[in-house]
Amino acid sequence: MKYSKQRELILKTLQEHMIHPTADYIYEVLKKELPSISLATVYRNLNQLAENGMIKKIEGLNGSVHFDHNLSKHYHFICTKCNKVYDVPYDVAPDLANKVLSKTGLIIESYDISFKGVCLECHKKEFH
Amino acid sequence: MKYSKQRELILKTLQEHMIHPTADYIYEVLKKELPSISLATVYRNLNQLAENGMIKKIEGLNGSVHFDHNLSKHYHFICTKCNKVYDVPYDVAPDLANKVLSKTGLIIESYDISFKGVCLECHKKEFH
DNA sequence: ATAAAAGTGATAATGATTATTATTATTGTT
DNA sequence: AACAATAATAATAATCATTATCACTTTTAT
Repeated sequence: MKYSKQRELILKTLQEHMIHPTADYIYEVLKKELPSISLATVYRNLNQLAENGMIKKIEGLNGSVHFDHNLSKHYHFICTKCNKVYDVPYDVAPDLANKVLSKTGLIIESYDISFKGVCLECHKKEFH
Repeated sequence: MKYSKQRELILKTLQEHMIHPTADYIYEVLKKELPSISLATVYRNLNQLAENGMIKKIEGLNGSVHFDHNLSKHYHFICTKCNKVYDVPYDVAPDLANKVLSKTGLIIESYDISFKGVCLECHKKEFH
């Protein structure tokens, strides 16, 4: 994988946004810093970074695809009002791969939990 | 919700296939029984049944959408070779909504766990 | 039997993602 | 520093699953 300024900026943008952005969101942010960047470049690099294990692809609402730069074990909370994705600590459900193995015999390669609800921010907004 | 033969057949087909089929899969199966059925009708009814809480929408690999007629609490295992979806019993991780509430304060409306790996059937095939 | 409401089939439209391609940037080697 | 080679880019066309549209049909209650 050869260096490129675009990829560096894409990764930096992903790291700076806590909400687990989509490709399009990153594109909209980066356009201000590098107006010549192409949406295809954002998609290409995010997929490449994910294939190389440097970031993770996560599923949002309605089949939307979000990205996560945090490689440590954790889960996700998706707000059904604003679609933002937040982290949920791993210890709410530790060691699930082994539990599934012992209960079903299935060998788990990976898994994710996506919790859904209304985030604190959106919850506040409901009362003005 | 008014009765329709199409909807009845769609639900029946979903119930008869353990693999948690996609809209397109159900369409391909039903075409044999009711050749005049339209793919749009399959999509329309599956979404409607899901909105009315009679079935559930679940996320497969690569953003594909599958459906589940089983409303009881359970999780899913998605085979990364054949894309079939299997059930995983609830007791591998019970009471997660409360655990998340007590650890984070977030109120969970729903959640799903999708485990990924190679299913037994595909695992066997690897050795002919 | 009838009229309102909901459903259907066919197909066009949508929208997110991917493929294509001519051009440009990076890298290791002389 | 100049040189291939190789990978990456920008722009845009293509793809594909899903949804919207609409003229027509079926269901349902009266």
